[in-house]
Amino acid sequence: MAPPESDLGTAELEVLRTLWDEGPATVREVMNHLHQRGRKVAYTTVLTFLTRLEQKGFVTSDKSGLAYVYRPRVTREKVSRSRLKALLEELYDGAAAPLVLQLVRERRLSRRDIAELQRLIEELDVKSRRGKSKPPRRSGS
Amino acid sequence: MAPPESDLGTAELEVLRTLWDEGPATVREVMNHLHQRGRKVAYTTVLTFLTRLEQKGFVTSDKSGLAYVYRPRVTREKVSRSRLKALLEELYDGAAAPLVLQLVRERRLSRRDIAELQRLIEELDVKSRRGKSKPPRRSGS
DNA sequence: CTGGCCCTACGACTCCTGTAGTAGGATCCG
DNA sequence: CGGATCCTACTACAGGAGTCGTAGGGCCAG
Repeated sequence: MAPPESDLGTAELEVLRTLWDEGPATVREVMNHLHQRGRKVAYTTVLTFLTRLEQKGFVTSDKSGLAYVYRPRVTREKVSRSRLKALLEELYDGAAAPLVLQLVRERRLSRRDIAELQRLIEELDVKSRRGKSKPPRRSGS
Repeated sequence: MAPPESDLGTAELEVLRTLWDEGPATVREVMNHLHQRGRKVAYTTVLTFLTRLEQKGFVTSDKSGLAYVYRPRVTREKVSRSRLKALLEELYDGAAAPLVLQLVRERRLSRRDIAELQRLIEELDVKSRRGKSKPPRRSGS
């Protein structure tokens, strides 16, 4: 029920990522995935991370075969959201604009991404123009 | 010279922020600013943070009067950049698109921000269309 | 059966971060 | 001058994160 709380360390996050990227897996499998990604880490370390992740509510485990199989309980987007929010809060009191501009300016986006972004903005623009009932908060100035 | 390395804790960052927001200050002044922002923290704690920040290269101090005056050695944008980059790396292997879209979708931007963004995109679009020599990297798929 | 190999439970250790107390020098007020 | 203040340097300590090692219980191949 109560999804996770607490925080994720970066190493823990790496582990969680292999579950997102590769699907449910056992400790050993996760370890192998990590090794393939160049991340050298001992079996028991992975076990520790998965255990902690479970305590924190980020993954569940179920023992179908010999070993426990772990799977994520949160989506990447969810984690992304909260990290992003924290970052915004930390640096700009929650204002999104500076980050967006920085991202768009400095990280090259593909043509496709730009197009997508344009569509999205178009949409927002229309909404903002229309629904005067709920003016956007947190402007960048 | 060698700008900072290591990392900033969130509490350290809060301290750094007061320097960005309020300008150079002494330990006591920083503490007062923090108190005003609702952040209760002891004088010596602030001192510790500033000392550590200096060791890590994020601020400099100079003793003009009675007390040392601390000032930032890095800009907010710089820190923002590296944090953002870390976040991107952690979650999406460096692809910016997912975050941008998420931000634009979920954090309401002001009309002004949207306009700004549009201008920026327009520009990028032109560049990308023109300079075929260096195609954008890291597309969102 | 029995030696290996895999699995989980615990415990342990180090480093970093957040938080603060204390000691001792420098200053200022009366 | 002498006490109240303020400042910096040290030291300290708890909790979290990152990393493992070891112990002890199954299970499968000889």
